[in-house]
Amino acid sequence: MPELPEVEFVARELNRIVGGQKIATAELLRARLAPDSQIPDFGGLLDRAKINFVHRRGKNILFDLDNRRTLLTHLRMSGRFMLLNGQADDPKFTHAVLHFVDGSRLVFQDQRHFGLMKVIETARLDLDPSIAKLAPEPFSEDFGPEYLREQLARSGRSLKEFLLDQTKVCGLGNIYASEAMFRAGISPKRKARNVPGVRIERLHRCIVDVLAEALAEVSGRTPNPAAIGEGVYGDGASGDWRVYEREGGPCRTCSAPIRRIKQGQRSTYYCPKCQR
DNA sequence: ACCCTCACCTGCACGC
DNA sequence: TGCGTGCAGGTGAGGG
Repeated sequence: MPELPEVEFVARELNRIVGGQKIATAELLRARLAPDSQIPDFGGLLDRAKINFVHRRGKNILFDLDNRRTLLTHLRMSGRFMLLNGQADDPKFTHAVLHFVDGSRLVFQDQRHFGLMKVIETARLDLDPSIAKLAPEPFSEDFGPEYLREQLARSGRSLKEFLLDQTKVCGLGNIYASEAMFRAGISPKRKARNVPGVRIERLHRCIVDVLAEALAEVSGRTPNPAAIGEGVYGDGASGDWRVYEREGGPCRTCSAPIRRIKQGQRSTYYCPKCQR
């Protein structure tokens, strides 16, 4: 489910809550969660390791371990972590569990089975395909207007599909892509390479601002250690979007009805008057 | 190098 | 009530 702001928040929460914890044993309950790993391997790669810290790259959550390995996880659409104590049962759709030496455990739960886990040699982390192909971090110097200009020029796809491509711009998902295009006043149907040069700086700023504001908003919510990420995407109603999921509603700028269209099999929301 | 389609799952809201 | 349809905050494989 989550996009970069939510993933960043979850990674911070995990770092706060399980950073420094030592794994006693790791259980893989659904083999396809970690397709590169045999089930017995999974425990072997993680058992007795201490979690140094938790961070993220793109939408990947990375558990840096003291055995020279990193546990990479991707929540995809419905993955979530929960920290449980001894007595509670594992929830439905639990696919992996890290049992800590203090008796608590971190559960990975995923209703739609899209999530992924992978154990990687930390020294080779940046070479892993899921990391290596990612665009620069949107809050970094490397993601500047000039970078965006070069990438836009090379793409004949619609701007919306371009923004969802994590190898071009990383961190946006279906919500914040629509929100960023609305703020920038650019039609989602416009071809990426046809975004006028004079509007690229604004588009760049809108992407960064949308993500930064969402991160600030998400970070202000009360953390729930029993369901890390709960409240982040548990109560979607808290999202105060300008266009996302507002089909037919009045544009907050010009009152024209917000439209929904399909692009690349996914919904895009936009204002046909404000976005050209 | 790029772009398109399909695939992976479950559950929920909706209309008949 | 039940059944069909479409929808959901993501990506990767495999083809052109």
